[in-house]
Amino acid sequence: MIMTADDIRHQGHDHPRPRSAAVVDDIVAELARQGYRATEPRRLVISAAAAQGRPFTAEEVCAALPCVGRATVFRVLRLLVDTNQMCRVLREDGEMRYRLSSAGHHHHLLCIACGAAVDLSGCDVESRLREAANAVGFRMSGHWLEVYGRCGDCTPSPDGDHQTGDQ
Amino acid sequence: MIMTADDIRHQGHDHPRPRSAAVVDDIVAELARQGYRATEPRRLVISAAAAQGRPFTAEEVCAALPCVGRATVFRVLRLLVDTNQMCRVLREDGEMRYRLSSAGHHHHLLCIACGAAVDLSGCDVESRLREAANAVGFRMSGHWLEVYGRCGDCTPSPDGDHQTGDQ
DNA sequence: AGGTTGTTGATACTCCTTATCAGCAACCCA
DNA sequence: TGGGTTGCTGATAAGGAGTATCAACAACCT
Repeated sequence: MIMTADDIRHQGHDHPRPRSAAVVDDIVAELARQGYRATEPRRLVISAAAAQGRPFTAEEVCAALPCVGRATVFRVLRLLVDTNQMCRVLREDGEMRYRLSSAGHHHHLLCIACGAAVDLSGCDVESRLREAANAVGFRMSGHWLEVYGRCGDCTPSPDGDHQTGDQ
Repeated sequence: MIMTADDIRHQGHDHPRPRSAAVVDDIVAELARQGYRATEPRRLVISAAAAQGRPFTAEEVCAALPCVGRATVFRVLRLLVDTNQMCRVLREDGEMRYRLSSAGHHHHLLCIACGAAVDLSGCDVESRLREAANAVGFRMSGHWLEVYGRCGDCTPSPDGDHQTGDQ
């Protein structure tokens, strides 16, 4: 599922620079701006992440990049999370995955069938939560939200009735 | 923080049955109704959980109940989660904790200072999330939400201004 | 080009949770 | 109320995920 570094490099045959290369460069540039060196292992991990269409585990990156040390994979992933260029995604079964996304505050819609993810940013649950928190004497400072469901491709029938709200 | 089994037993001096005993019995009865035996280790773990005012870790239960095997503590906690008599709580730092609560669907308000938790059930973010999901072709089936903040006791000044949104 | 120093990789390690399995005890039934 | 069946327990080992260590390396500045 995850492409190897070579796959990623070679997929740019017809274009001088594959789409993901620009993403990788942007992220590397941002890291450089923050004082972090642009090393090959970092490029590789970021490339692997950018090639992913859905949230992935550190283990998958390790498997896809045998040339990169295990510890380094974890280090790079954490670095990206810490610099707000990647976010962690909690699957319904409790497994933690990663996803590249430099956008500001947002949430994720996760397909429980195929694992696809979609960013959900135009959702103002925040103010509502803040009110509810105030009502019980809390001063809200943050929240964690994941939404689970089935994406269009994984919904049995477009307008049938046997896929209505299970759970 | 967690009381030992003996503490729990002895706190009922003035009352024939301490408050938590009823809770324990209710849970044990529900387990029995579902075909699970009412064993002593289970009672002990449930008692320890009921004595907790805030979400706790499996480790804390293990420490409080040295007479109960480690594996059994995890087994009972998982059993209670599976039978919907306890829920898992995700702290902001990623640590997973447990909390007794047989209520239906609800969320948690967690104090980032003292760790206290409050159930948040009168909050209709659900319909809003469902709409947002539909907008991108998703059919929502569930969600995970934790709200973080400071409880009344941990808010520096009631209406001052140096406790505003840190984070 | 060359030195400084942030990074890497292999390994061992920690932490949390689960699998194993013989022995025990809760429950059912007579 | 005793006795058998079988679910449950506890000690231990094993598993998976992530981190600490540290010598060698290489990215960057000058």
